[in-house]
Parts: sequence; structure tokens; C-alpha cells
Amino acid sequence: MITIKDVAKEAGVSIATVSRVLNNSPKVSEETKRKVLEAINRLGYSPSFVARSLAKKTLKTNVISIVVPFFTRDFFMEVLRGINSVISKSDYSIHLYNVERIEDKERVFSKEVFNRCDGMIVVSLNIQKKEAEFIKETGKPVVLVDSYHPEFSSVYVDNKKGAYMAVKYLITTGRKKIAFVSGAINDPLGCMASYKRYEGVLEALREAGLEFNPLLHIQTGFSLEKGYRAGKILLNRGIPFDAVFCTSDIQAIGVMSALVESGLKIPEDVAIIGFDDISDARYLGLSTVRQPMGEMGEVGAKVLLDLLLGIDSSFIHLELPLELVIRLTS
Amino acid sequence: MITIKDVAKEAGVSIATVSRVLNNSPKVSEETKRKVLEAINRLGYSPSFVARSLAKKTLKTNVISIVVPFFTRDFFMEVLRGINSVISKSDYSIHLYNVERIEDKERVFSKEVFNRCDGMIVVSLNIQKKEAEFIKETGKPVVLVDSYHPEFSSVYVDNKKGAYMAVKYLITTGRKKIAFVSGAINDPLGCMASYKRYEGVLEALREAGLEFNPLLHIQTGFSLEKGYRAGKILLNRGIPFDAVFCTSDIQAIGVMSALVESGLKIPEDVAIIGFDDISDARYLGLSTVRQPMGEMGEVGAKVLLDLLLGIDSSFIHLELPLELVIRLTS
DNA sequence: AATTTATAAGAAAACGTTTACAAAATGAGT
DNA sequence: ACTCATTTTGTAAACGTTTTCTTATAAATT
Repeated sequence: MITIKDVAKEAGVSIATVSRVLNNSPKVSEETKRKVLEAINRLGYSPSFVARSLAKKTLKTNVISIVVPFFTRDFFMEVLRGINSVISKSDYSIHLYNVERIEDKERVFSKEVFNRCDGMIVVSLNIQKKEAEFIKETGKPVVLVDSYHPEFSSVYVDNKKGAYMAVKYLITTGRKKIAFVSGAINDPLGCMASYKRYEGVLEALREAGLEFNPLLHIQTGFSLEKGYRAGKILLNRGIPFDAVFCTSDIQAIGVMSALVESGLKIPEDVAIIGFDDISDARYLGLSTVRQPMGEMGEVGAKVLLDLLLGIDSSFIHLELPLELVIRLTS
Repeated sequence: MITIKDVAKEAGVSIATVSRVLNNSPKVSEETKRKVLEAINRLGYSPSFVARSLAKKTLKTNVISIVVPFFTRDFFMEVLRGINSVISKSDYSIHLYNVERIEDKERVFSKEVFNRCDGMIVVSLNIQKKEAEFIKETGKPVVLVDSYHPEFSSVYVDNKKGAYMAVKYLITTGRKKIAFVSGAINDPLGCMASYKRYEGVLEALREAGLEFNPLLHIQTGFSLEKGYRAGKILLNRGIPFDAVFCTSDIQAIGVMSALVESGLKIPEDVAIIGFDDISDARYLGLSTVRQPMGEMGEVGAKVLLDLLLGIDSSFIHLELPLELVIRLTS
């Protein structure tokens, strides 16, 4: 391994000078700078990141940790794409932590992880009191995407309102028996989206004087298959319904295929509205509540980058708008 | 910041002893071990990763770099999921590099990146001679997923054969004018999949004495929208075709919706076969060439983990099988 | 020419660990 | 009680940088 010493010898200067060139300190003559640069080139030297971090007071790692549950889901993919599009233009690289179980979450909020990065983006996970304290102690900036906490910069949408808009629209267009396919209302990892959307559904129904029928509510996973099964279950229960609101497009697509399979016409017999507006939704003509997935990621990443630059004024709580997109299924 | 010195003082021993406890060296009495552990606990000490790496000869980072182009595409997502499912069980964490442009690729094969990880998984990218030499120099293990190079462990499928199977099937079932929707044949990043599949198409046609009509070949991106447009273009050209083979399911779904929109019946008028077998394919009844996306990732990650353990016998060139899945579109 | 001031370069002390080596402490065998 | 081996502990030298002092050199002021 080639070290700064080798470079110093090759260039005929001291290691201090080499270091200064490396950190382009102004206090070094053009002449020696050239010599050192040449030596570096000749030897193909690249400074040890580890030694560097140790010597500098500030343990800069140039790494941003991203914590995301089930990162293979469409929503998280889109958020990740947004984050990545910003970060890949900086000189930070990405540490990715996929959390699917409680243990994973615990592992992430540890010194080991925080020691190795300069900042963190947490997607969709709720920050508990203990975790918040821990983060504060590390002193490193953390921004929340699709989640809210008073003490951390957050970029999010109003999930309750989104669901409210969708269900209200269904009601306005004459639907009276509205089924609801959601993720787990009490998510063990603390993803609040399903819960908030549940609240929105309740509010819209209450406002219209309609009753919420728990038998028309299915809690299930975020996949096409799970949506398909939810559709089957709803049909099997034999309770009539004329609309389905789903907490994700992928579930909605699954529900839709189950209904179509049973000979139901959409939207004549049953209207369907999803959530997210993934690209498939456009092509399938699925009505949905569009949330700016990529943008949430982008904005979150930008905010973190600013915080890392020390721009404290970039602390922010930003709500991005949702949009009800009506297509062919409602 | 709490250092090993503080712990030593608190426990009333020397820093060497603390270090021994940390690295659970056998040469330390139970009694002192307990004292040290207590002190560590009391102080909430966590060793500096950076100092540690510097002191150890072997600069272990406990990081695995994953290099993947356009990681938001279904195929790469599935591969990533496979990789992650293995790595998340180890104590390695993941550095993710998304490469979309040539510059990105150059940036990745650099000392800066290799210094910060113990090994690398490269997905779908072709390794050039220069890059291979560079990697060899670093001495760090690299495994290739969905790509092949004689000098590196590789896990891959036979793309040529996959395309051959699909097209041969179409021919066997009476199709004569077969369109081909692919990614770029000469991918600037060196993804060989489209090229290999192109070869497979040519071979199947030649074998059957059919001619390849370049006007029935569209090179485009891997998205539903691009597939949709490809379908439109094919229709607009006015050249009759009775089948379409696509290099990905997502393109196939796009093509399909364009054809259906024009009133064509599938598979009566036009048969369609995709590639990948993403979950949507099953629900949409899309015929396809299934490749074990998740498994490629899993196996690749396992091989890398073994190599990192120093098990040199785990160097491997492994071809995983493809399977032609016939559903409703062919 | 002698003094001061700027500027450029070097010497050496950090940074927080690990580890080879030396030194105690313990215990067994006489 | 005395040596010798064995275990446990401490001391100090690495690891590859940065950075604070110094010091040497050149330029500017008297």
C-alpha cells in the first residue's frame, strides 16, 4: 500500500507538505504543489480514508444512510429514486438499510450505524421518543420522508386528507357502500400511512352520514396478490359494495382483477380508487390519489444535504400536496 | 466523545486490556472482563470504527458495495431484494451505487469506493479489461450477477437461449412474422442482455428459415410507457406481425395495451411473450421467460460472503436456468 | 546592511485503536 | 522457600493522516 510517506519521499518534501497539497491549503508554493501532484500521479496514490477521518476532528464519512422498510415496494422504490437522483449528484454515497422487522429498526438506531455516516434519511418509519433522544445525542442530521416528527425535518403528505378526498368523491358520485382495503392499521414498524388513511375514510363517511362497516374493511399487505385476495374475500363475504378505496395502487390493481374475474363491471358495478399513482395506474386507467413519491425523496435529500452543509435554516416541515386523479375506474 | 481511555480509567485497567475485551481475546480473566464490560456499559462506550480500522492491518469496513444500473427497474429491484435478504442476515451493511451514465461507472471503479468496502457485487454491467485489472489490483472480491467474466465469480442466465426458446415456441405455434421489442443492443454501460437476446431471436428465426425484418425490431427503454410507444410504432409502420417478443415483461405489458387499444385480440391476432416474470405477469396472464431474479441476487450475495470469509473454493461460475412460462398471451 | 515581516516547509504531536513485547502475578513442582 | 512455566496485565510502538508549532527562506522595510 502506498502511503503519504512514499509520496513525500518521491516528491522530496515532508509529509506535512503532501498533506497540505491534498487539502489544498493556500500556504504551499505552486512549484512544490506541482511536484507533489506529479508524485501522487506517478505512484497512483490515494489517501487512506480511514486515517484521514481519524486525524480530522470531524469524522466525515461522506456517507448518507437511508432507512427504508421493504424497499422493494413501488412506493419506496419511487422515493429511493428521488433520493438517489439528488444524492448521486453530490459526493455522498448511500448506505442502505432495509428494515422489515423490529430488530432491524433497533439495529439501525445504534452508534455503529451513526458512526459510519454523516446523516440519515428515514422513510415512512415513525420515530419513537427513545429513538429521537438517541438521534439528538449523536448530533447528526436526520430527515424524515413520509413521516413526521416535531424535532426533525420532515417531508410528508396529508394521508388523512388524501383518503378523505377519495372517499368523498366516491360518495359524491353516488356510491354508498364503500369497501376499504388497507395495510395494517397498527403497523408494528410505526408506518402511520394506513392509520391516517383509515381516519380519512371514517371522516368522509361520518360527514356524509354513512356508516363504516368493518366487514368491508380488509387489512392486508401491499402487493398485487394480497389485493387480489382481498378482492376475493370481499366478494365471498356476500356483503354488497359499490366502491373500493385502497391504500395503494398495487392493491387496487389486485382487487380490480379479482372483481373483473367475477364478471363485475368497473366502474359501473364497483368503482375503485387507489393511492400513489404508480406508472401502471395511468396505463390501466386506475383512478387514484397521486402522491409525489419521487419529489418527497428529492426534497428530503436536498434538505439533508443542506443540513450537512451547516445551513441550519434548512430545517423544515414541508407538506407536499396530494391530488385526486380520476380515470376510468371511478 | 468517550474513548477507550475513559473506559480503561473507569474500569481501573489499561487500554490494552479494554481492547482485549473488545476483541474478546482469550487472554483475559473473567473478573477483569466483567469489570471492563460494566465500565463500557456505564459509559455507553462504542469503539471508534475509524480508529479500529486504522489499527487493524486488514481494513475491514463491514460494507459491501452493490453496483446496479437503474436500480428502480423491476428486474434490478428483484435482484436487490435477493441480495438484501442474504446480506441483512450478516453483519455487513450495504453501499449502493446506482450507475446510469458512463461517468457513474468510472466513479465506481476507483480506489475511493474500494477503500470503503470489503467486497462488491456488480449487477448486469459488463466488466472491461481495464476495470478487471483495477479490481484485481485492489485484491478485493467482486462477484458478478447477471453478467459474466472469466476472472470473477459470476451468476447469470443464458439470455440467448431464453430468447431462442421464446421465439422458437412462437414459431412452433404457427407464428411467422415476429416483432422484437428490446433494450439497446449496444448498451453504453455494457449490459449485454439485450444483445444476447437479439442473438437468440436471430438464431431461432434462421433455424426456421424465417427472415429477420429490422423494421419489426424496436429498441427502446425498459418501461411500460416505452413499451406502449413501441407497440404504437409497430402498428403505425403498417407491416403485419403476428407475434411480439419483448426483452422485459414491463415492455410487453406496454405493447399489449397499445395493441388492445387498437382492437387487436391477444393472442388470436398477435401473441406476446415477455421476459423476467415479474409478479404482474402472473396476474395479467402474460407469457414470459422466467428468470430467477431474486435467486441470482441471493446466490451472488452468498458467494461474496463466502469469498469474504476467505473460502476461496467458493469462486464459481454458475448458470441458473430459465423457464418458458406459457400463459394466456401466446 | 540590519531588522522586521511574510511565506513556505519541516518536526512532531495528536486522533483512537491494536498488538508485539515486556513485566507482573499466579501456581505447580521441586 | 525457590525456581520455572503459565497466565494475566501493562507499556509503547505502530496504523496513515492532519495540524500546531517551529524554523528556514525570501521579501520588504528601515
